[in-house]
Amino acid sequence: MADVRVDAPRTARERARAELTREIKAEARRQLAETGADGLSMRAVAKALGMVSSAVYRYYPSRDDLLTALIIDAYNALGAAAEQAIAAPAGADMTARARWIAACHAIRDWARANPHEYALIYGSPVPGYRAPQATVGPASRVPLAFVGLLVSAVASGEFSSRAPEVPVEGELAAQAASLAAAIQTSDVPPDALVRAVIAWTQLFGMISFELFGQFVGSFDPPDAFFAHTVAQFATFVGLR
Amino acid sequence: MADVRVDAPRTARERARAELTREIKAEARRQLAETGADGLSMRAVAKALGMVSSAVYRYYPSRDDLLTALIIDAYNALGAAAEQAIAAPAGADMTARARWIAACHAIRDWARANPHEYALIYGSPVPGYRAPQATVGPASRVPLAFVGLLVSAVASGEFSSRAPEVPVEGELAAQAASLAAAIQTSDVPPDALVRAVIAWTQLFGMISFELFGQFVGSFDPPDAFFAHTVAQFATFVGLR
DNA sequence: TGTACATCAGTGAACGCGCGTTCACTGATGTAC
DNA sequence: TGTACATCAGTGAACGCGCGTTCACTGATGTAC
Repeated sequence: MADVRVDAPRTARERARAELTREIKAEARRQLAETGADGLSMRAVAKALGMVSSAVYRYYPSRDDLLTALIIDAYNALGAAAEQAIAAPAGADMTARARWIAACHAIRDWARANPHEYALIYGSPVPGYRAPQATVGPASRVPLAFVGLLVSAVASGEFSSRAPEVPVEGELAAQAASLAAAIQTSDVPPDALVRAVIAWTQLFGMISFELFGQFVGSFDPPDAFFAHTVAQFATFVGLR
Repeated sequence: MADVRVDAPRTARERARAELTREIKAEARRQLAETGADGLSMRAVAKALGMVSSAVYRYYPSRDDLLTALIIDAYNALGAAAEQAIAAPAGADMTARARWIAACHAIRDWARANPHEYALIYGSPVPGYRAPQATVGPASRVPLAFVGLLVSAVASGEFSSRAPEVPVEGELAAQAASLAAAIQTSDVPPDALVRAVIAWTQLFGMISFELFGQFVGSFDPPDAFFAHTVAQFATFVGLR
């Protein structure tokens, strides 16, 4: 107890525990991908891993805990995809606008590749499940990545203020100001922040419509529509 | 068989059947509202109505049929809410812009009042359920109501074309043209149709974010944000 | 290095639950003559 | 109007399933002396 605890496991037992914890989660993710959140069961996960069902409870004390782990992973995977697109490959001299657009495509691509994980975090809430605080951080990676991009665009002169077509005032202006304060982005004008949130809701609305089948009969497949819209919103938020 | 069949039930048996069919659906809707789509079970519905569980099968041959009926009702209820807002009360001399905005608010209000029904139609698809053709018509009432409003705005001179910030061309232009043909709206320019679809996806994205809890920490409550955004998009689609 | 005790992973059985759906049946309602 | 037969609503029992979670247990791994 006098020692400083290291993250890396040392004893065989600790190693085995870490490994099985990972394997259980991986198997759960596999089942989630196949059958969706309702198809995920502790018993099925145990069976697939050749364990007896009660053994899983040594690793995840309840189904909700396992679900929480999957939700956090999904938010992190999506957040990482967005961040990576925004960071851009080293040496690639991309404009802020191009990186915004790339991030939107990266998010869509991830969602299409992992539809059940996407549904888990952006679809209807799992009945009876209450998201714990631990999901809040990972959930905000995507919006924060976009905000970070805006901040850097302001710094590099790639951002231009737009005359608001509908003024941001009253309660909304107050919320925008306090949001700006909360995420410490005094450089980005409040009404650009509002525009960014609009773009954010549009992006996920569009992706959900695609994945959940609402485009049938209109822009289907929505590739061209998606590309167009994402470019349109890059302009809308103020990226030339 | 020589008679023309009337819709109204005549014999006592037919009357009773129609009534019970309604009651089963109503009870199912009640359970849906309380516990969501997964909480809905044939046995529970039967129990609540004082019947034995197998009796329900005389009215809905499977759980999926019952779900389908609820989905169709939900689309119709939402569609009716939108249409009513767009029609505007008789004598109220509302502009097309005002009616667009009113429809958006009506849709949001319905969604907030019926969150589980909203989730049923706009949330993640129910696992294992495949929506039959019969849902397509009701599902298109909302988008068609918006299109109808645009058509009438063009006719009354309340619509103004906007210079496209990002040009609509190639595959997207082709899809827009064939969509315009399919819904017979040659008066509305294709790129306005694209804008309308953008507004449509944004609207539902925003509502889903509100209901599914994604606004926590930003614009929460999102009333001011919603009102602002809806006005912004009325302008965006070309309604002065 | 060797022994005694404590920790913990995995077992197997069980509890108690609810579900969708089928089926042979009874009794009431409707129809044809 | 009255009788004979056909239709159909509702019953009750059953099939077969999977689920989350608990618990007393065994045997292996780790730790302190």
